[in-house]
Amino acid sequence: VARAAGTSTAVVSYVLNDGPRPVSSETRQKVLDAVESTGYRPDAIARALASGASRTLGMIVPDIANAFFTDLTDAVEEAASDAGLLLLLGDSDEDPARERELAESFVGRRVDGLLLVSVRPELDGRWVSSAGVPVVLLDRTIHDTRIHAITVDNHAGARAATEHLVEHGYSRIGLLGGPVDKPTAHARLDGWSDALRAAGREPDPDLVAHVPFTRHGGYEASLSLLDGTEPPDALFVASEQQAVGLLRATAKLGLRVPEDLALITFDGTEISEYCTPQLTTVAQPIAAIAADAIALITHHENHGKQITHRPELIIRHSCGCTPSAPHEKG
Amino acid sequence: VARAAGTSTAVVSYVLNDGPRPVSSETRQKVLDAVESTGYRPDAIARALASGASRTLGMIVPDIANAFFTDLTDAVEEAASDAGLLLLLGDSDEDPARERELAESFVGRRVDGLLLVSVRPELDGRWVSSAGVPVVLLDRTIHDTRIHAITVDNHAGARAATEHLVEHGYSRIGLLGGPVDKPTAHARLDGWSDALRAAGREPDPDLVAHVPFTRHGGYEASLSLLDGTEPPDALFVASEQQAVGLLRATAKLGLRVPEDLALITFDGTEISEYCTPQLTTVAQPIAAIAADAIALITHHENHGKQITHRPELIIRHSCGCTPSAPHEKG
DNA sequence: CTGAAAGCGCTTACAG
DNA sequence: CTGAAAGCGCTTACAG
Repeated sequence: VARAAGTSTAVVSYVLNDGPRPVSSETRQKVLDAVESTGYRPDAIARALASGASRTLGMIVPDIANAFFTDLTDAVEEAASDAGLLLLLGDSDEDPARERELAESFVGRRVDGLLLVSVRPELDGRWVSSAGVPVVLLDRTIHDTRIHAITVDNHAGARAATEHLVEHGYSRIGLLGGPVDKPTAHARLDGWSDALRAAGREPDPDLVAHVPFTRHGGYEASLSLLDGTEPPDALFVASEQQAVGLLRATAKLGLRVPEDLALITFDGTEISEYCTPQLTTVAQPIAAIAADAIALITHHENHGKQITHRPELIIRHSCGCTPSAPHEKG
Repeated sequence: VARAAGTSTAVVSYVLNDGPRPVSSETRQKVLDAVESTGYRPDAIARALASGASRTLGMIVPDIANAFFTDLTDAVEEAASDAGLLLLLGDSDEDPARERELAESFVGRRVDGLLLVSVRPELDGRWVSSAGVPVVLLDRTIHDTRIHAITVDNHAGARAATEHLVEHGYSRIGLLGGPVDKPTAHARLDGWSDALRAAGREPDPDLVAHVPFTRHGGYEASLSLLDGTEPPDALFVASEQQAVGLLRATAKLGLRVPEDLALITFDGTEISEYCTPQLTTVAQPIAAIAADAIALITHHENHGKQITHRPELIIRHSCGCTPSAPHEKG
């Protein structure tokens, strides 16, 4: 390659990488010129094989079409790119077997790190350690000292949302929740019920539904939740995907939000700002999560770190607040 | 590695790849057992270096947060995965320089193909041919026999949408368009104006806006479009991102859709079904586009192929149709 | 049908 | 500061 243009291959490597050894500025210039004139493009594959680092990360999400994961992927891609890393993306489609398959492929491709929004109830620790790459769990926690985990305090977020609904004075505050086997869904359920109990009320099982984190899930759940004789007058909705489905259902049923049904949702993606009414939501600090993930991998800490971010309640109108008179019902 | 467990490295390679040479079933079994017991994981990097094929594709989109590109990425990832290929994802963020940078990185990583939703006005043919990988342009056309291009007939789609609005009897049919320097935006603009002219009307420049394909863009454009003394009574909206922004604007202005303002949009992503009212839209055949892209790459045609898909007008309510009485205004 | 060996294009100790 | 050489873990002609 560019070797024909001056010196040894080692020197070329040194200047291209600001290598482990110094190079005289004269030789360096000769090499640079040669690189320029030959149109040399380093082969990242060969470099990865020789150096052991592929400068590539693998990320696996359960559903890239879910706006929260889209935004998270976007943020991770950007943070990775700032660190000079490329992103291999996989969608497990909520399937643990597919997730494992993707993870194996990524490890086989010698990724420098694995970012996992896992759909497994628990990760196989043996697998992880044998993988030999740093893995950071996103949106999940884990009890394993070799694995990093970054989460948001789902319980606190759900609780804050529900408390806000309580302050508004709604009497029948329901939950449109996610699949209970998902840790995030479970924590949000607990946050909802704890807020209710703290207010001296007993959570009403007739007012809760557990459905997938999809628009369709939210739509179906809303139809059944709102069809009863004693429907909720407020709902904590565990994700924005579901909230969009809920809005479709209320429109179909001719219910007004927030007058007939108030709601607060979770995630803080852009759609919450564009819905009508604009959604009060518990926003996740997506950029911070992505930045932490990349930092954990590039600084390769030995011990698994647990990072928990605090979500932020963003007040808009779906809860019953108005711009002029926050906290007033209707 | 697994070589310590029986025979030569060549044979191992042959059985793992159903290699170029046959292996006796006895030896094959021995190898398989050894692989099993040693927990051997093939190194895809070394394989890529030796074989010249990385089994990886690179995809670059201008904005992964745009639902159309999210869905396209999702579909491509799935099709790639079915073909045993992994996907490297990059977001150019509408920046040509960034796009080039990503493309260089991907080529350096020896991808087996490059899927490009390019933001460059025209691709540098010299670069493409020197890249030495098949590239398929998505959502763009090009006059270059070495490059594949898959598009949708944007002109026909826009025209069909506008004609439908004409049939409804709207008198002031405007356009909420995309950036005119984008080929897709331009074709949709032409489709809109051609439909109008075919109906014997002159497109009214006061009724058109050109803004980015974002929710915010749609929102801002709507505010100015609808604020005049003679606002449009119908709008062809060039993307669903913009349509979502428009809906926010009409809600803010107290306008009813479709009674005060009818609309038809473009893309056919899920959100169009969940908006209120449900959006009549020109749907792009995303799965077919993705399948074609992967097929073009895996079958490595020598000559650049141009594939144009026909979009489909999906009638819902935002145009003024009702389930019971299609084509009736209001 | 199988083994021994060269080679993919880099990086990195090892000598000088 | 620089060169010659080994090695990363595979695949693939080349002999047998």
